[in-house]
Amino acid sequence: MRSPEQLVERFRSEGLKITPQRQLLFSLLHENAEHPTAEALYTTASAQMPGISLRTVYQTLTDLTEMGELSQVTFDGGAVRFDPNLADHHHAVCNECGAIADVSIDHLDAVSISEPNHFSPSSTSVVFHGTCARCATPTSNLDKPTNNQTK
Amino acid sequence: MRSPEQLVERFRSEGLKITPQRQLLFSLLHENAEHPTAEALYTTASAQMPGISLRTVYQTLTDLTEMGELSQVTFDGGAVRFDPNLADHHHAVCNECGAIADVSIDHLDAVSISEPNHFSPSSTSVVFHGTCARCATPTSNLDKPTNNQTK
DNA sequence: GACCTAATCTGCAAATCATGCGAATAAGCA
DNA sequence: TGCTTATTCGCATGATTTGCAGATTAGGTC
Repeated sequence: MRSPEQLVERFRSEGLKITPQRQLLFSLLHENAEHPTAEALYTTASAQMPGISLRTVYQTLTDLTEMGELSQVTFDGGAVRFDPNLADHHHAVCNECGAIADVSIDHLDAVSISEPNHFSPSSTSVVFHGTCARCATPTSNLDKPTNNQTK
Repeated sequence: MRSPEQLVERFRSEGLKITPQRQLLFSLLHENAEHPTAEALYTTASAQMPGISLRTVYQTLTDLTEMGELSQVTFDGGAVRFDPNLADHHHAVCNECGAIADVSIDHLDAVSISEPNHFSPSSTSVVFHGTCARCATPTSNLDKPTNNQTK
């Protein structure tokens, strides 16, 4: 998604108001690569702005999604996660710690549906499951993140 | 998953009981390519066995999943769907009617994560979004299935 | 700076999906 | 037939998300 400043511009130009709640969420989301859930953002936001409502977090996330500034992703049936990365990309989910990383893929255009089933794909999404660099390195177990996996 | 007969064998050999509820669900799931939700199976099962409990449907689906006879898939944050297809395959989701088709993929081994991020993938899943053959054919609109999309 | 109005925020109720638990029931065996 | 234990069932509960209505506030106007 765009920078907080640009989002302020966009909201203003669309007649939407700039509230402290929105500004906080803009900054929490900007360049956030953690794919947070609404709940997680609410927790972080509450630390900086006690009293902010979970409802407002959901509302703002929905608004940004409808504006195309965020995308929603879910893995394995857990809670919806929000992704401010608008570039064409895919995801790698660590089975150990649940971390989700954005990845770019080479040769995706090579894959094709093998059966003659006449399905016309407009988009393709790829999810890798495996072990992230951090969890694969025994020596760094000390500062390994806790398991954030949902379900 | 295996045939109902084979599942009966397996359950018996593991000391599990063969109940009418289980047998019904075995047959409803066998070679079922619709990726039904627990709710959908419950509706179908109820027609043939009034009084069956939704709880039992969930329980049996969970059991079969733990035995490796079913896999669970979710798309776009909807309810969990159950897939009796144990072969290596991927999915194509129709944006129009919500239908989910199993697809085989060629050249999947060609795709690779482009960044040097040291993620070690153990499995890769691909989901195509697009238009299914049925929805792409205007002449067959009359018998087009209704939109089953969850969310 | 005061005022106005619509947008926004908040808290709570409610919908959806899924699981835990205890009592009632029934499968499988002696 | 009777026993043992797995299973079923129904309800309560939990997790996530949305709807609603009243209170609040941003942002423009005078």
